[in-house]
Amino acid sequence: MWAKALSAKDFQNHPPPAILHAQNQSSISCQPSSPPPLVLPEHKPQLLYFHVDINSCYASCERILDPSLNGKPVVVLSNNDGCMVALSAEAKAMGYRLGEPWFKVKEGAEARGVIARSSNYELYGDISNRVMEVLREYAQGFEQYSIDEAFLTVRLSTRQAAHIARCIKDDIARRIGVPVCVGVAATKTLAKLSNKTAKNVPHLGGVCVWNLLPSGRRAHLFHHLPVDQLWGVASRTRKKLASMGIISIGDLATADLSTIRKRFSIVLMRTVLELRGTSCIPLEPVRKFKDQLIYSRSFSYPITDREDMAQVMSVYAQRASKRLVRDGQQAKLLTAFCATSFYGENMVFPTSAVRLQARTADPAVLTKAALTLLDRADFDGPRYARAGIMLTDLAPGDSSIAFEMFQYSHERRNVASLISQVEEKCGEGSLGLGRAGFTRKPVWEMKRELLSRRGTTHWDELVRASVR
DNA sequence: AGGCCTCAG
DNA sequence: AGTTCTGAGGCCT
Repeated sequence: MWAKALSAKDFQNHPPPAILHAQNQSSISCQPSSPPPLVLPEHKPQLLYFHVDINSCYASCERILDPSLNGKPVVVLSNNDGCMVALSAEAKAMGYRLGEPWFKVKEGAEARGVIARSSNYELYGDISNRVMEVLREYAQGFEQYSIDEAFLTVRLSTRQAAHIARCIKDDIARRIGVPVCVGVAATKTLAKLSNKTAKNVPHLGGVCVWNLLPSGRRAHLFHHLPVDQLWGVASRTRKKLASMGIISIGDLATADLSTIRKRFSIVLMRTVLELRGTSCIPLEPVRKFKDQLIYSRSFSYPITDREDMAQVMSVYAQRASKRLVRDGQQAKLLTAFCATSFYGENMVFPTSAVRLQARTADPAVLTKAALTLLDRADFDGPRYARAGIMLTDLAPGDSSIAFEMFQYSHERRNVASLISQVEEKCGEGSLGLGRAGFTRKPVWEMKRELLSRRGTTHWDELVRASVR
């Protein structure tokens, strides 16, 4: 679709004269026409959004530790080695798709030289943190949007912005070792679109400043790209829009605002405004506390046995507890659930919600609550494929505070922190309460057969390099 | 307020 | 036979 939307020659022309540039800008943004500026528009400082994202993030991280993967098709698998969640450019070029189940393509892919890795979130998280640290150096406003994406705001002319964007890209490559693309525009939506353009048009060298694209190219993109290429527009909205004759991004940009508001939502209306150059999706402030916490996993083998499920619940509850403690939060409501395969005939999905006596992060209390699922689930027939624990009604809380009105006795004795101290000395999972205190890895634990090492965060998993 | 839908990465 | 996980936000009731 990008190939269709743009050919390389579209970008080989010189930018049009400034006056044409300015005219086109106003036709896109639908702003009232203002008197001609004294400076060329591209030299005038304005608030600009930068969108930076790591190219094929997980695959690029794997390459840091194992440079022999450079130039080869690399795919990274989801938890349980289920789907492909990241593909290197080479793997994409071979026609593999994000989200495809690995078992379907495994055989053929391996025969064609594709290299697969289980997802190593500890590695990706660490690399991500390092990248974000560098990005902050360049930003006035900053928002980490996901593990591999960030928005920056800077007050610059577009000419200066183009220079800074290149510096960012080079700096990240030099200091961290992963490739990034940068999109720059007056709104987040357009910055994201610019980033995508930077990724899909090699000629741009990984950097795209929306307002420095030749105006004809912008119009060309708007006209040829379908709406679901936009941030915030997916298949449902695409279909509904199509029924109204709105197919391309350009169609949406010129659609009637009040109709969009009425038939869709305020969200899509914002998208339309942002396409016209009016920024209305601000940088999100850093969210200190989450509203809910879910710990959910698929099993490597289906569970049919009550005692096995009891073990799963114990382990999951204690992992969820650990996250709560880490985030300095406590929960009031725990919902435990399990489910048979989503793809089977008659899916069953038993749940059990427990309102706790008081907010807590205590592993013993949460484990006991999670085990109530056993009374709700049928263990005569169903083959459970996954289970999880949802903690809601969260609030900040410190389990070491001693003068709460109500406290569980474990909390006074600080079981959670004791466990984490032991684990720090003896390793993750070395100590668990009740059924979570197994000595051998349980058989249902998710599959991660192709895991790389945690080479940047664990001393005993460091990578060796020989320098000649 | 809580369930459902949509979306994102 | 086997197909991710987590979180947010709007809309509706």
